[in-house]
Amino acid sequence: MANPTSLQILLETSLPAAIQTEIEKLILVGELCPGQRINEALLAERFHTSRGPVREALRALEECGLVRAERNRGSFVRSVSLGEADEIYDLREVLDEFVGRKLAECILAEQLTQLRSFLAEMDVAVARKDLTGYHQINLRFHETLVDFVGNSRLSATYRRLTKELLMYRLHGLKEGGGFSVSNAEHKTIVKAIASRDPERAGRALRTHASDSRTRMHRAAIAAGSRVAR
Amino acid sequence: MANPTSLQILLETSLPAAIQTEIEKLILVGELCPGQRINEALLAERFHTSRGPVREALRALEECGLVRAERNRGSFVRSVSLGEADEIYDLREVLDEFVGRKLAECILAEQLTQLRSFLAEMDVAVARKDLTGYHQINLRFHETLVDFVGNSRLSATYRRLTKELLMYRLHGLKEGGGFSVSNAEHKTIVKAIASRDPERAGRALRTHASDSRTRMHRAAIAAGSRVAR
DNA sequence: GGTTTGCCGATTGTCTACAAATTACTGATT
DNA sequence: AATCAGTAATTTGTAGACAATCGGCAAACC
Repeated sequence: MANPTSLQILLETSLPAAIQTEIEKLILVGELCPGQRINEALLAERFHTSRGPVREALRALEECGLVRAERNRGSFVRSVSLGEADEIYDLREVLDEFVGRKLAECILAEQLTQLRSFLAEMDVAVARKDLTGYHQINLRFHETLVDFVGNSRLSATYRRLTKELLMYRLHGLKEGGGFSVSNAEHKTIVKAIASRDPERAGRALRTHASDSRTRMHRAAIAAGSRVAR
Repeated sequence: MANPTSLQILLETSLPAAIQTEIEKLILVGELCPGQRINEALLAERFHTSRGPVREALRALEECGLVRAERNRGSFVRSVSLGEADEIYDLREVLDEFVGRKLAECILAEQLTQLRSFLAEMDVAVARKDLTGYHQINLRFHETLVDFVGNSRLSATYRRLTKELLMYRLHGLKEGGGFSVSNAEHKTIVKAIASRDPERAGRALRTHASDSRTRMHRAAIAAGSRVAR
């Protein structure tokens, strides 16, 4: 707890909301590990606040699935198993196909150029072998795709699932390689959308999700042979 | 605020969670109307507790979309517009098709008999012209279908969307008739699943969702011609 | 007359305090 | 040495109190 942690958002939104996103960061960045117990007082101290707002943030995080609460025992960082990750991928395949179909029908020219700029950025990241940078853009790319559909519930659902999937990754694998492959798929996706063929675009996105799941499985197997559990 | 409201769940789960479901009921039953401001102190008094747990419950409800919060102004019951309901139906069509495909592959004999008992119950409700009873069973029927897939995230997502859809109904329409039609569709769905044909089952469920949306639209138009907005 | 300014009540947001429960620890006992 | 009971120390859950903010109303001003 060297630095008191940013929390600059404060003015924009409410304090509990700011704490919520901050705790979320701590989880997704791995400072709070899956299964670990969350100490309210410590977090309150860290954010220079009292336990009230922290508790509110934890309730919100519980509702969105990042945290699990046990009565009189406190909150724990949810640990997402491979099986659960698989469940999430089942959903993502379905949603992604829907995204592809919709986008083929309704995407605008300027949106396509924006997608292409993401592709270029990812190419750069690949060339530099900048894995973390690549993943950042990759996330933004997919979220942008979903947002372009213009369905707020879809976006919300997608983001929720994505976060849980990120949590699984934390469980103990370092991301099995082959991210240049992933970028080739991204280009296929954009081309398919640009072709305005719903069938093709839907298939492209679904395939990408499916391949992504396969990569996860490979990484899981690799990690499984390295570490005990 | 005649009766102090049940809240018996208390022992099973945490107090904030109990309050959350209780407020949820108040919303879905229409005692708290869409757009209405939620007074924390009043709710706390009603549940014989302090504002802390109530605030935690409201945070959770905000995260799951039933409530909207404005800084320094409090929480309001979310009002779901027709446009948003449409968004939700877009998603439900996709998810329901997925449910159909999956169930055609994996459903068990005993699960089928359970579904058929729902059909019978609904027939009874139709015969009695018991609208509210029918809707209760209808909800349970669809939730059961989704649960049979065995994907917890799917179930959670589906329930979330269903709740929001229920909120739209509250906005001012009394459910345009034709619920015997809906029940005929339910039978088609069960038959399609029992046939073990994923394509057919998927189509049946998707069609049902689509028709359900159409019914909503008709009801909305009817309500629109009755009331100002 | 219409707009602005300043107060007042009501409500939210946060903090501190305390009770209840759980966990960790100590020491005796088998 | 291991186990179990009993006690101390954390930690959670809730209550109550106080400051900050918002909305409305009336008086003052242009």
